[in-house]
Amino acid sequence: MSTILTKTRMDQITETAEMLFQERGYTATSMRHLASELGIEPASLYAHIRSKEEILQSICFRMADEFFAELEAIPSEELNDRELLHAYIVSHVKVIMRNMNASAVFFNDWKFMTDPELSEFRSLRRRYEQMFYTLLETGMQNGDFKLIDLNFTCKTILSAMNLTHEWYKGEQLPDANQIGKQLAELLLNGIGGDNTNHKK
Amino acid sequence: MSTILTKTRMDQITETAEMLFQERGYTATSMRHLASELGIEPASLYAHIRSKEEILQSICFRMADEFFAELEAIPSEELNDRELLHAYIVSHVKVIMRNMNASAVFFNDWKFMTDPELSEFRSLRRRYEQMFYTLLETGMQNGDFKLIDLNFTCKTILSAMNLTHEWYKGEQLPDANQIGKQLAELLLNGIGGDNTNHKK
DNA sequence: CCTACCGATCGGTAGG
DNA sequence: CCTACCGATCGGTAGG
Repeated sequence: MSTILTKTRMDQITETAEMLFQERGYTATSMRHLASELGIEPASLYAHIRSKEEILQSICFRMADEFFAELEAIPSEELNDRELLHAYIVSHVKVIMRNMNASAVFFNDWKFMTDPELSEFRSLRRRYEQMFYTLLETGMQNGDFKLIDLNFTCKTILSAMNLTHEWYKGEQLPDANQIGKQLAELLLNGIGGDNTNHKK
Repeated sequence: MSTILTKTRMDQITETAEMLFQERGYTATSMRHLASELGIEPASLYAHIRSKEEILQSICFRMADEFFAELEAIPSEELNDRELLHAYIVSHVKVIMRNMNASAVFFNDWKFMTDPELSEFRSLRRRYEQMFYTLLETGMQNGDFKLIDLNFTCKTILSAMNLTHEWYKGEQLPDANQIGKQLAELLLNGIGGDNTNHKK
């Protein structure tokens, strides 16, 4: 009898695929390689999945779900814009850090999906990034953030967050909360010490 | 008679490969696809190159050369650490922006090289990133930068820079100098306006 | 979950 | 730069 703590074969397939995909990329990972890692014959995989792409889809959309869920769990009413951006960043990094392998697939291999899933994925991502965009816009309007290029700022924040999964490859799992906090602090206040700009 | 302005077939192969690799990735791009884009037969490619991987190598190592050359052209003696970091960032972004396609290959597909080139590449990259690391270390010691986690700060700066090539895909070529300056400004001083942290 | 096998495509070579 | 072709590997199916 299986409990919720028992990993189904399906879970094992997804988990192993996440590991192989992040290592060699989706296209360079063969079903034979995946099967051999699981100790079964390649054809046996198709008793559990319909296609290679279906694995990719399930990884990408599960990650998308987690990103949204984490943002939506933030008590936005209680926070000002600076605190809110801080919380956004911490939440986002938390999702990445507890899904190191899947994150790499999510960011690098989503483009190998085909329509209609590809279009749906793009639309989800746009919607998610829009939430950062909107927060920054509001914050700039009421003076919580500097009035700088909105689009540029949003892209910088997302880029800084979205490569964190590459920082700790092979190292022991870092404290996601701490990384999120450091990142938020750096992006909000910068790394410059004084502004005196003294020459050498 | 060919002048330095004439593109050799070799140049065309590399340039077309850069375009296809950035679009679909190295492993998902076939030699047949590359040949057809050039209007020749797949086998004809091998009159100019030895292997598919050789194309990848030439792209990655040319990019590495450009990154080093641009950093080394900075008049370091005349600048304080904040100005120097500013110059590092502008130079780095400049190289990415004038090599949009090759940059994508450089950052995403380098891992498909094999030894000995793979090891050599890793070592070059480590050496390059070390220059940022050293600059930050010096700057923290003499008070130009805040005393924050060195490794973390360095990774954040590199991440923010290294995804810029994805920001303007398909759009008209942006002003590299301006992007570099904006990025340096944001990383040095942050996006926070005041620090009063007033509640809503 | 296995054996047996499919057509398609891969990077690359021989020989001109 | 072409024609002709190689062995290897690909994702996936049939049938049990």
